Amino acid sequence: MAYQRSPLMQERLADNRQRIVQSARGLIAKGGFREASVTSVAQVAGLSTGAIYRYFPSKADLFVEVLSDAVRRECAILRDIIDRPGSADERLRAAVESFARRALQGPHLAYAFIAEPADPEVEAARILCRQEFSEVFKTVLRQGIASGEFPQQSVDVSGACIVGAFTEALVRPVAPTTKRGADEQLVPAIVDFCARAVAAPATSPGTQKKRRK
Amino acid sequence: MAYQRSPLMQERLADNRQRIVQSARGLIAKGGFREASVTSVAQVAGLSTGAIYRYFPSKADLFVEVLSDAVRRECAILRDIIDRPGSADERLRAAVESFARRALQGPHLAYAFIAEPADPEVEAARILCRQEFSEVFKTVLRQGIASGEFPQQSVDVSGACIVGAFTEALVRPVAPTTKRGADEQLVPAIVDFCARAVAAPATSPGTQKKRRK
DNA sequence: TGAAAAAGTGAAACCACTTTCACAAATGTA
DNA sequence: TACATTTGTGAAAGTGGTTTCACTTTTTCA
Repeated sequence: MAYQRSPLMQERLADNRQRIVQSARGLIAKGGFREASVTSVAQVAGLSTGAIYRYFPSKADLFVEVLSDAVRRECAILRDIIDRPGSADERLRAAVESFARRALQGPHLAYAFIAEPADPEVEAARILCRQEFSEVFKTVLRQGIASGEFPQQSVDVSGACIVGAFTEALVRPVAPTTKRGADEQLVPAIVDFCARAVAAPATSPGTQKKRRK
Repeated sequence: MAYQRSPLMQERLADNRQRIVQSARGLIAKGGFREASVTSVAQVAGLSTGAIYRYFPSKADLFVEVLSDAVRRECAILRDIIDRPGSADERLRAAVESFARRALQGPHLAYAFIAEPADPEVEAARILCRQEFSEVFKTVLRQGIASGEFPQQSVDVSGACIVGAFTEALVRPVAPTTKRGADEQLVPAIVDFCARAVAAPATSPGTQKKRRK
């Protein structure tokens, strides 16, 4: 009697599941978690509300999957950039730029994934994602510091600051009318900011007391 | 017949209003907007739920007031620091440090005010607050650039990045167990990061192509 | 003091959503 | 085809909050 799903059926189910995740991601990208009600997700995915609960035990679980799915992909891209040859500075710049450019295409999405608060359950997942995420940046930082290219600094803080810096710089323009042209200078400006922040030889030139390590 | 409120009554009403705002702020500080339901606010303020609606037409309006109230105060402090004599670097550092220290005492509050999304109405108010806010940082940046102390850069982007950088660096430790000791190094590390980011003489020393303005 | 107005109350209406469930449709086995 | 089992449906129940409102209490003013 053992019930056996035909390969076709299996595929269709997997397809539905994926379409649900995609729909959720799309809606989040459009208007944050607020926009992504279960009903809307179902509608976009072409299923009934109830069907969602055959694939995910709860809305939170769905969101967690959407989140970790996106982060996994993003991390892979970044890790790839980081692992290429070149100076730490170059690689950091490339990573920041790549991240920023993609975030700029879906600022709501980036915001939701990085900053927008949600159920404790989702929040917990995000903490893990962030760690995984900032770890990538910390890797270059460590390498740069080890090679003497970057000055001594807290990689934890710098990693967080980098993420924060471009999140803020990218996400804020969402609210007012995002001017097309502005983007052109925006990304390089952010990249420069981050590069200076981690790579500057010491603190300020003039009045500041010198730091030593 | 014109009804006239006695001074005593007037004072009591003003007092209630203020207590409502305070209660809301306190609850937000404790657990973000999530925690600050109208019922809770009323309870903490020692009033009935309905009474709140005599002082504020809606929850959103209350939040807007809480927000702008806090930002006004914070901006005043920062503007004060910025206006003191000294190098741009020194003043920027002082401002960032001051902000960071206060934010660290109520990270949830800082987070809610800077990042946590809310009703469109509140969100709109936040945009105004942010502008007012980043304006302060931009002032020092402009001064520093004018005097040649800082390199040429987009003050808009740098301003946003500074706010973002320390928001992220400060807010993230909220979720995991915030270690007491960590704070000691945290603030200087953030200050250094920001100072390097805006004050570094140019981009990186080695491999990077030179920028010209 | 008494009448009119305002302030305060809290239970209930309301709202926007998530989640469930009795049922219908489709799929697999014989 | 008949029957078990799984998948899909959407109306309805449940949830957690905001907002309203008939009412009580307090304040103002004659």
